Order: sequence, then structure tokens, then C-alpha cells
Amino acid sequence: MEEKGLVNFFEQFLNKRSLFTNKAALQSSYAPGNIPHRDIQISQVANVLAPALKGEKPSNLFIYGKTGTGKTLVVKYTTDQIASISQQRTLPVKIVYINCKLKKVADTEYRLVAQLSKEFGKDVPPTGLPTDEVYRIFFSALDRQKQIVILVLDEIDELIGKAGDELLYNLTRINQELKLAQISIVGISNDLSFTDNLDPRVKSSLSEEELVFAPYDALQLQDILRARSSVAFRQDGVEFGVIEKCAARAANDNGDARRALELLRVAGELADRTGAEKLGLQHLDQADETIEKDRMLELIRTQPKQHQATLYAIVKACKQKKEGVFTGEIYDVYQTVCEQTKQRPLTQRRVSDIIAEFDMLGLITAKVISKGRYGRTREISLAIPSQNEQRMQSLLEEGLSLA
DNA sequence: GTCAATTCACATGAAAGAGACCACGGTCTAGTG
DNA sequence: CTAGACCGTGGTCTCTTTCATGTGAATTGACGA
Repeated sequence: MEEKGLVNFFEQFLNKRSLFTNKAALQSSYAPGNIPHRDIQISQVANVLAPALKGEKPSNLFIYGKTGTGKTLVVKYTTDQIASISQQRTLPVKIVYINCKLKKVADTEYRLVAQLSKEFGKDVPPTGLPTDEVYRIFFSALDRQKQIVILVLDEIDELIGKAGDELLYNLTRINQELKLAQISIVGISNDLSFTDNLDPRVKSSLSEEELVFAPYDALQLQDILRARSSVAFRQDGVEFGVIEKCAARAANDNGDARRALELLRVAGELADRTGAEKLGLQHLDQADETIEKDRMLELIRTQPKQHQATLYAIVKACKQKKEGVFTGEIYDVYQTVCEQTKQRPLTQRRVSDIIAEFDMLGLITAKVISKGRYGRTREISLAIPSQNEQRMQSLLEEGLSLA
């Protein structure tokens, strides 16, 4: 009986027409053939980098723009073109793309340089060598032959935040010491104010050319979404108005095209799963919630134990008191939580930092207030819809293996 | 009543430690010819 | 004799702790009206 049901289910599953024809077109790794509304930027980037094809060193280029404004896409697109041309004509141009945000790959000075050396065929142990040694290896690997190297550092702000600007200083100065090769740097940053706290010497040499990517507006987003969805979805699989709403929402949300595409994809998956004939507006709303919830739960699940314990303490304290919980109270609860889970409690100093981190992540809102005679502290409350609170608590209990 | 000094309860910074990783080179051990 | 196991050394990286300093308004207490 049951077996039959299952078979039926699979039969139905197979027979059902999926809404998608090519889901990959909505994934962030998808490289579209053309990039709407970024022609100007593409030609600008191309202009800056073109000298590489003539064997001259291009200016260093710095690109700002919020997330999902197509920075990476444009740079990748342009550099791909350059790469293919140089390959056709066997020009000595090499393009290295490194995403500095990827953990364990390039999020410290050492790792970045190690990764670079690897790109040039010299493996470097992931740790254990002095940093200047790694630099030397990289140097020699780079300078083996005459070539122009275009080094794309994506999310460079992450790297500098952690590793300091010395790295950039070293990189920008490399050219003076290289005999054969020349290297130019393309920095991509989400943070518009990133160069403000940069060493002026680095700043001037890094941003010989600058480019700012403005966020997409709603109409441009519509074009993008329409182009992608025509590839991704079945013909007329999308109800009228869905694209528009999706674009409008993303436009409100900093014009982030990546988010808009994700939203559309998740909505499509939801609609597909429920067997809907078309992707409708209600799916969009559901998708919005799902994304938000998944993001949050995933965030919590991947936190280290101590952070989970802290968050659990916050949840508990907030439940007891509803309004305005203070750092000291949380620390008290936290200590008892540690006792229950047999962990060694961290110092208040550290917990204070952890609380600040949660604030940054948007899981809680923590405002520093002064209560006058009664000191200065953070006023903390959960920034989570109450229907998800329970889910979060049980997730934390599970993570901490509490009853 | 007014005003400056005091005070609280942390926030925020800087520096240093601890411990996990990892590569490398030297030494020890067991297996092989 | 040699390959592999094992250890100590020297390095990075991340998370914490320790020590110091900063902070903003309620409270306090002196002062003057």
C-alpha cells in the first residue's frame, strides 16, 4: 500500500511539468552572455585594462559598489575577453582572480600571497613559513618570464580589514623590483568608504583609476530579471507582475541584483514543489520569508559553541524580561548556561564582544545606553520575528545539547 | 534651584597568551638485501 | 641501507584573557538666591 503510494508519488513527480527549464540561470555562479545596463562600465574597465594586450602595464583600478551591482560580473566578463584574446594571439597576459573573502584561501596576507604563488605554479605550505619567505617565492615565480599580470582582488575590504594595508603597499611596490613581469591590481570593494582609512601612499597608487557602480534601479532590475527568467523558466511560467514586484523589492533593498535573483529562484522552487502551474505573487512572499528564516537559522547553526551559549542566554533573558536586557544580566544567565553545558565561561570582556558581533549580524539589536548613575551598558533585544523565536531556541538547545 | 563633581557598569582598545595547525629537518626503528 | 614513524622547532592564525582607559547621564552635594 505504502509502496504503491510512493511509486505514485514518483510517477507524478516525473510527469509533472517543472516550472524551470534551466535553473542555473538564476544561480549566482551563472555567467550571462550579456550584462544589461553595464555597457559603460564594461567599456571603462576594458579601457583601463586594454594596454595589457600591448604588453604595457595597465593602471591599477579600483572599483566600488554595493553588493549585487555587477562589479564582479563586469570584471570577470572583461578579463575573460582579455584572456581569450591573449590566448588566441599568445600574448603574455595572465589574469588572476582571487576572492579575498573565501575563508582559508585568501583572507590573510600570508594566505593571499601563498595563493598567488600557487597560481604561478609554486606551491607553498598553507602555514609554517615566514611571510617574507612566501613573498620571495611569489616574486621569483612571478619574475620568471616577461608577462603582464592582472590581479583581481575581489572583496578587498575584507582582506584589508583583517590583514592591514601593508599587504597592498607591498603589492603596489612589487613592480619596482620586478625585472620581467609587471603586475597591476584591480581591487573590488563593497565598502564605499574603504579607502578612507588606507595609507595615503597605498591609496594613491592603488586607485590610479576609480570606478563606482551605482545600484540598479527598479527598471534595470526588471530587465535583468526578465532576461534571466526567460532562460530559467518555462515560457509563460511566470505570472504577470512577479518580475516587477521582485525588482521593486530588491530596488528598495539597495538594488542588489543577486538578492533579486535568489528571491526569484527560491520562489520558483517553492512554486515548483507545490505543483503550481505558474509562479505567482504569493510565492514571492513565501520565498522572502523562507530566505530570511533559512539565513538566520544557518547563521545560528554555524556559530561556535560559546557564541551559541551567549545567544541562548540572550534568548532566555529576553523571554524573562521582555524589555531591555543589559549586558550584566546576560552574562549572569550565560554563566549558568555554561555551568549546565559544562563549558568554561568566557570573560565578560569577550562576551561583550560576542554580543556586539550578534548585533552586527542583525540577530539582536544592541544599543549602548547610559543609565547615568547606574552605569553604561548595552540595551539588548532580539531582532527576530517571534514566530521564529521558538525555532531558534530549540536549535540552540540542540546545538548545545541541552534538554 | 543650579552647577560641577562623582560614580557606576560597562564599552572600547591594546597587548600579550594559549593552543591548534603545519612544514621541515633530524633521529629512531624496523624491514630488506 | 633505507623508508617511514616520530619528535622538536619555528612559524602563522584565531580566539581569549589581562590590563587600561573611556564614557555619558543620574546622583550628589556644595553653593548661592
